[in-house]
Amino acid sequence: MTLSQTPKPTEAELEILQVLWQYGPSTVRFVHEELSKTKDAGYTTTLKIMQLMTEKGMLEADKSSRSHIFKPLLQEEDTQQQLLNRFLDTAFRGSASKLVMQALGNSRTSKEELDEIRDLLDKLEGGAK
Amino acid sequence: MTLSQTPKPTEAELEILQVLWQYGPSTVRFVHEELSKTKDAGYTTTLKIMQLMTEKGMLEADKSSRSHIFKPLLQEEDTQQQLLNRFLDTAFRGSASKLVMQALGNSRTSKEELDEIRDLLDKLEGGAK
DNA sequence: TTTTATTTACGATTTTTTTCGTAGGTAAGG
DNA sequence: CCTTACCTACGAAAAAAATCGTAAATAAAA
Repeated sequence: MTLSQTPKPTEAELEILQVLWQYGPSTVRFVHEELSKTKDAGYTTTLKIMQLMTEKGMLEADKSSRSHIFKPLLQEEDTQQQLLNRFLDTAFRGSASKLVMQALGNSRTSKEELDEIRDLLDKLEGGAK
Repeated sequence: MTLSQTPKPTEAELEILQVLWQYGPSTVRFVHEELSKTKDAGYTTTLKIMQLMTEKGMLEADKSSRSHIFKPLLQEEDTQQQLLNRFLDTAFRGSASKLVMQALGNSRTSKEELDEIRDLLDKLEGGAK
């Protein structure tokens, strides 16, 4: 079986992916503890979703030890790109600059990060000119 | 009844809001025609969702003429900001710069827009320095 | 070894979102 | 007037997502 062309993780699935991307392959227990910090749902709920994700090919389960260890099969950046594209369309009617302006205007972004973005702008304008 | 503190339009609702934001108060018919360009669902489906949105306080219906005219009660930019914040957290773990980089890197953004962003950067760095 | 704790398996339910069919009313065209 | 077209109301159902309870297996603790 191959990967679906546009995997569309749900919100709950995405939360789980975030934990796995951040900490690497983990047990249900660990993921659940992490999630518990910000939301409250039962252990079996987390388990269930992770099992479904495994069926869908989003995760892979190493079952060699009793507590299975799940690792994400989706690349963080690919997935983010997918989500971003969709989000851009549905929320900003495709206007990347509008999104960027709001993202920057709102959040506290460090000088380093801003510089990084400026570099990117230079590259983009250089190439597109 | 007051507005929910964080209105969370669903995907279908957002599509409708986009049309209303873009064209102003409209009939179901018009909205539905617009949506039909990119997706296919029945007329009554659109109607139903717009009615639900009205109940939820997202839209207001002018029923004086036979074809009701719906206008959005949510501000486009406020809503976008809300959505963006949520999206930033769930998809980019809160890193605005990462999001911005991916948004710009990927999409074709015009020179004018890039300049606009650069101006914003100047303002931000100027103030934060 | 017995008890307790932890884990997965499984099934079912609940909740949310989306979709549609049908009925009843109103206008418009002939 | 009669027929056709279009509109909303309403209820229901289908689809998608999230939640949970319980049982069975396994490990750990006592």
